[in-house]
Amino acid sequence: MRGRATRTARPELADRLHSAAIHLLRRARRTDPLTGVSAAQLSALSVLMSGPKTLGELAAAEQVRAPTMSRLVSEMERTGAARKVVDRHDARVLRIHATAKGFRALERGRAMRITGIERLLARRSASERATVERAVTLLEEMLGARPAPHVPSP
Amino acid sequence: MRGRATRTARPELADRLHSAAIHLLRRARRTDPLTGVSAAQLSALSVLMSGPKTLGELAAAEQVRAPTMSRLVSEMERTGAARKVVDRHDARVLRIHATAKGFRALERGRAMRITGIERLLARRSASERATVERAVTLLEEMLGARPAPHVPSP
DNA sequence: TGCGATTGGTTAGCCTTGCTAAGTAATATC
DNA sequence: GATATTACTTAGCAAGGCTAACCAATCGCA
Repeated sequence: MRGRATRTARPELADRLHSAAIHLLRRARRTDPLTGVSAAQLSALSVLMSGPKTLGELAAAEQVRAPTMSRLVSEMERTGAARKVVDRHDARVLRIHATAKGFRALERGRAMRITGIERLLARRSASERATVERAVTLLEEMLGARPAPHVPSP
Repeated sequence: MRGRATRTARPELADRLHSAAIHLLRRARRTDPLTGVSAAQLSALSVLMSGPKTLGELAAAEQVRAPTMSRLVSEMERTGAARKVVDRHDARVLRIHATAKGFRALERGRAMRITGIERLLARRSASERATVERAVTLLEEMLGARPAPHVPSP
């Protein structure tokens, strides 16, 4: 046991980074329930921001299996957050579109999450924010800086 | 729609920080299934690292209701990861102890998560790691730097 | 041309982990 | 000693994961 740190130069940094990420997200998602849309749906909607996706693409983007996404999308269609459109050239393919209503919910949820983090950042000095920004840039590089779901489950 | 950024000085920083945290944790938890213990259990075990807790304390620490924790602990007892001990002075109170087996599972899971992050960090220069460290320190301050569950669900 | 293989989604059914409501047992209070 | 409070458990529900099995459309090629 014991969080000892003997193997590498600064082993505790990874640990602290991990913890900080956890706490940041815990804080951020406190506002999610206010959107009236579930976290999983918000995350799917964020993927649809960049345009319609097939069900399979959406499942892959969300790192979820097809049946899971199928159910999620059906529910979103039921509540009016998304639309299914059958592909003209291949009738097996479904294109999922977010509706205006879906986008509004997403934007609301995202804005609330981001606003909360902004408020935290706003209390720091400009140079401290610059430090955070440099670190974020490094993390983006380290993690492969993909388009990035904006309001996801994790 | 559109990720426009007009309201405050650097609105996008909050957004990028949020995304980076999400991706970091997604990456980190890929190894969790290898522990043989669920993420929720790992998280509860991490709270027990600092000593036995009553069921209520554990539920509060995990931001979960008592029934949820009750069920989780019963399952952990069944699999030998934890023990329930009735308080000597108040027979209503249960003290939950992690077992050696539980600690080992936790340590394994935590080590895998942290090792993955360490590997990412190891590819950066010392000065880049220093930047990340400064940012993490700031985040810890911003977020209230509590003891911090080590291998939690988020 | 037509039939088997592949691909994209759905259905069915299970599991885990949240929740609330309601119950039980122990303790505290008046 | 009756009543209230506290700590936990049980029961039952929902969301969101999963796999296995299925259907329907399309592809490929003999």
